[in-house]
Amino acid sequence: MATLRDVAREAGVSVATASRAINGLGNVTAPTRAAVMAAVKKLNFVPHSGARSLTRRKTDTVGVILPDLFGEFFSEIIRGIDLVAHESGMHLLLGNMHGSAHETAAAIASMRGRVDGLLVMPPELKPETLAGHLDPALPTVLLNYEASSLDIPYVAVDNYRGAYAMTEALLAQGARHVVHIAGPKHNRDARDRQRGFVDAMARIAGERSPVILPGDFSEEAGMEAARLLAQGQMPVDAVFAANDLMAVGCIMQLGETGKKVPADILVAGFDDIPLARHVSPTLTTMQVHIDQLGSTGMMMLLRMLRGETLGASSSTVLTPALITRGTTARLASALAGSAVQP
Amino acid sequence: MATLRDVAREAGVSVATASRAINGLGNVTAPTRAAVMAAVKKLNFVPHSGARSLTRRKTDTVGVILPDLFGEFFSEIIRGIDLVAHESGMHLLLGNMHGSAHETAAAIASMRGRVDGLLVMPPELKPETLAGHLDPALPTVLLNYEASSLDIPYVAVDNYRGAYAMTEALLAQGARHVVHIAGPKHNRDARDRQRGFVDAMARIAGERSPVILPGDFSEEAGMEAARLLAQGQMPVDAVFAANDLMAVGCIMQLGETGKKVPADILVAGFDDIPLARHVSPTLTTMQVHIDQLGSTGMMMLLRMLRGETLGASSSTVLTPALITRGTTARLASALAGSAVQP
DNA sequence: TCGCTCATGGTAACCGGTTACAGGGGGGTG
DNA sequence: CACCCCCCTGTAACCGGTTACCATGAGCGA
Repeated sequence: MATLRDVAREAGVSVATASRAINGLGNVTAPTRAAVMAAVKKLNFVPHSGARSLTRRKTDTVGVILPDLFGEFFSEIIRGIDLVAHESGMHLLLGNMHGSAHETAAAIASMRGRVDGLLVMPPELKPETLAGHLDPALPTVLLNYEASSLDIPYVAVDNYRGAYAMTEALLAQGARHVVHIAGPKHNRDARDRQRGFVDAMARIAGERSPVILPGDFSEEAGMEAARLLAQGQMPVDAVFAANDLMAVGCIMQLGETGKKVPADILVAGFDDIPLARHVSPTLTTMQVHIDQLGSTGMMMLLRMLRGETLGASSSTVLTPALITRGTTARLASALAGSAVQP
Repeated sequence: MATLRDVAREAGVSVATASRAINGLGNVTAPTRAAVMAAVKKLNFVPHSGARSLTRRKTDTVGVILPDLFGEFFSEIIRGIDLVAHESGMHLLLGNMHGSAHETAAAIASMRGRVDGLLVMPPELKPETLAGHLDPALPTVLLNYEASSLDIPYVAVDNYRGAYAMTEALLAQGARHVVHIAGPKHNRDARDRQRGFVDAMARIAGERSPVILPGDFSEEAGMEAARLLAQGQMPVDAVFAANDLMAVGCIMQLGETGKKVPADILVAGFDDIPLARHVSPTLTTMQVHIDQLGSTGMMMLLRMLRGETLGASSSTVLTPALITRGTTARLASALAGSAVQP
């Protein structure tokens, strides 16, 4: 592998000149630059970025630490991040905490010297724990995690209001007994969504202790919830799942047990993953624009890398929008009966 | 940010001793080691990986270069790669060629010095072009790209046989006029699938010039194809799309125009993306185990990093399996008529 | 008690670029 | 014609960690 020294020798100049020519620093004459460039071509030279990052103190890379790499939610986030990163010539280093808090620390630590900044999505971590692991000197933006107490900028989704709005919409459709399928116990998104649901039920329907089934954001959890409902022990005419994947699982399992969506029971999700438009009936959900979560976060990080100091006050909160589709389309289903139901 | 010298000073030893203690090289007494470790803790020292990779000549990172980051196909690949990489403590550096050959070169070049090896998926590139951009000294595994001529190991899917088998299955279901929706013109997967289709049609149905509609692997392309079919100019009783996304688009659009799947027309895809089980009717497809594509490739790359020399002869070819689901379930649809159709 | 061996720790060079500073040559001007 | 200045180029130190090689001292046998 050719080094800068090799190029310099080949071009008959010093390493300093070669470096300057390659980086276009101006104080190099045209013929000299041409000679260097010719040598670069000939030797197929590519600067060693490890060495470069040592002196420049930047790596042109940002670390992305996600709780998992499963499903469309994360692939959409990464796509959003990549879109912005690519425009600025930044690379993406993927870190995966595989759900454990211990791994999170390791993932963050292992990024030192590799990245200029960090995008972290730590849904299961307590702010104090997180603060202990983050390096204050490393520009960081949190995804989907409101952390005003830490004074770290974040991009969050207003889960509470989204869940409140969705519950309100279900009740407006005439539902009386709305059941919530919750997300993981320690997941902050899940908890905010649950709070929104509980508050809406209390304030609008006067229901002080609505039914909440356990879940973990997986499709299987949605199916499990549907099985519980099928036993018919509790009155229910609408299901609000804390995310789309569980809603999808629930719909499929309800179909197995003969309950018709939306004729017998309404179903709604949260996130608007691409899949939501493809299930049958199509899924009513809160649209989050997941890719925007990533792209917005990346843009904020870029600003920090350019020298701006951003604190928690610079954070962005995305408000999800209600998308009404087939699973809550009472009217349409009444007309169509049990016949064709796209 | 603390450096090794700081740690050494704090612990009252030399940098060499500090380094040895941290890396557990043995020739350090227990008390010395303890002192160093205490200093590490106190100063919150984390080795600078850029500097480390300079001398060690390894980065513990592998580069992953994909044509795009869109859709479940790629998220599944990344998941498969991450699974294996994580076990070996490897990091993933994402590169995106955004479809263009020029970007591909840039992506590969920019990885130098950043990674120990490369996983590349270049569906649109000619072998010669690819060879010109790859560094022979950098261990590389190709994904979904058979390149025996370059003597680079690859993990590929037997697209030809898969397409042949699918066409055969459609014909066995009684279809006479099978139409193929092709993938991008220069995409090798797409071309192999098309060849498999054409050969099967010729050999089994004696059809020498089957209808082939243009496509580009996008959902929209599938819808467009369905619109063409709806005009009714050509006889058609089955559609074989070159990938699942187009098949899904086709099904949705066929629904709009009143054609019933599978009663009026059979539909099949290729890839078995997660979505395939969720559309209605569920999609018949060739199962590729996309994640295995990634994990197998990563395992091969790890072997190369451990010093083994792998050539094209060490490649793996995954044979896709036929998964029969709702979109080709003639019998079931005949029984159920236009009623409930899960 | 002396000399030898061996374990342990220190010094300094090196990985491959970047860049502060010094030096040298050419052109313009008094 | 001499001097100055500016611009280009070169030398060398440095980024932070690793490691070859050397020095030192302890431990052991004779």
